[in-house]
Amino acid sequence: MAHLFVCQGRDEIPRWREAFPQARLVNPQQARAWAGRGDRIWVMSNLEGWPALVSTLSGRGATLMVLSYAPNSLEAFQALNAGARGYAHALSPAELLRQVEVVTTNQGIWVWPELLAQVVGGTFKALGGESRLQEEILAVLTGRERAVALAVAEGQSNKAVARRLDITERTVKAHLGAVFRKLGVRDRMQLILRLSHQDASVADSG
Amino acid sequence: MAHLFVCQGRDEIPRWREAFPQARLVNPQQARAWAGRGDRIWVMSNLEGWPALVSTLSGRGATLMVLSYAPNSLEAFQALNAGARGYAHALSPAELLRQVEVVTTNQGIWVWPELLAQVVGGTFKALGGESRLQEEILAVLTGRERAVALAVAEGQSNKAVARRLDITERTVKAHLGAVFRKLGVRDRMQLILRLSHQDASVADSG
DNA sequence: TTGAGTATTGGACCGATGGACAGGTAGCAA
DNA sequence: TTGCTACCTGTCCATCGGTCCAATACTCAA
Repeated sequence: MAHLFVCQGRDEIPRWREAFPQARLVNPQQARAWAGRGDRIWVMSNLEGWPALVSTLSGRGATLMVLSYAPNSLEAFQALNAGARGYAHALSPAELLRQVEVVTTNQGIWVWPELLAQVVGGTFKALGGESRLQEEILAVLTGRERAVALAVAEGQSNKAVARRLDITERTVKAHLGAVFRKLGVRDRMQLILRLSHQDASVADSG
Repeated sequence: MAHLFVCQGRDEIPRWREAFPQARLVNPQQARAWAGRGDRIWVMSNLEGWPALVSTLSGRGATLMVLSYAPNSLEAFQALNAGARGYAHALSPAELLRQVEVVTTNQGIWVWPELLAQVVGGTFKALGGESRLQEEILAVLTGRERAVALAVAEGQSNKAVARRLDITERTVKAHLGAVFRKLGVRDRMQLILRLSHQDASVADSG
């Protein structure tokens, strides 16, 4: 599991060297040649064509972190889009760099704090239309039916749903029956599959 | 530094209890009363008005993590927008929950992997984390148990699975019982919730 | 007022489900 | 051989889940 720092020429980053003394400095060509699955690779955003490099190496299964001398939200988004898991200031203290390391090795995302709000907000566009389908599905249901359907979709039993909505189990069954009829599903399992990911076909176990 | 788990009534999450035995279960009112700076708080997304709760507590300087039975991008956005640093499946293994903990304590963001792709456009898929997670889940199962689990995750009944695998319904129950025990779920509904987000394969008619 | 739709509950029925027993075979390793 | 595991099957039983029958009450519109 290599630990690489990709930069142009002899772009020394003392803080980085202090944080990871065992890692090695390489140029983009060497990175493309050596990097593979599980490697941890830091890329400077002042490199020519860094997004393509990040995209390539993350596609191989390496973990990518981008360092910038002038962090900004556009670049942060570029980095994340290319598959980077971390985006920080190039002159961050060693301790912070190690923190980024910890986060990304644990499947997390680390973004320069000042940009975090903007990056999260920027995802709004990408997310907006997603759950429209689910809302469309639930639109044909009455309020009570919807509440029951959502609870069941969480894996709750009829009894648990009854407790949550403060009604009898019998009433839950009544609403659920209406839900099944309106959504055209046989049972609660297919309801879960329908609401979990709407694009999945449902089994016919005739 | 309190470590709280906010839920309605006694919503048992054995995996969570296993991950953080020292933490305590509270209701939303208690959480609002006690939580403060530095606290680590897990919130179930099936709570009434959870976004407001997350927003309030994160505003006080606490670290918020949201757990959902049915992760989706809209909810993920709501969570992050409200100030949550983590968003994961409620039935995640204890190890994964601790991973979320590590990431968020280090100023990182941890988002349910399948949604990460939608958040940052294909990032996660490129990292290959999807298949790795499924392998982790299914690795503990024997070949036959895996076949039964995947069929059930498609919404098949025990009888249909028996026909497909050419075994008796009794044997299906035996394998399924082992699957439940190994994966720490109560019934087939929770199994569907665990696997439906990893495996979107389409069922064939039995 | 009448009727439609919604929300609620009850009883009864029966298949599906999951656990607790208690076995059987085959293969593989010590 | 013994022990272990995967795999397969059986019976019994309590519970859950889904559908049939029915009823009451409330709101809203025609």
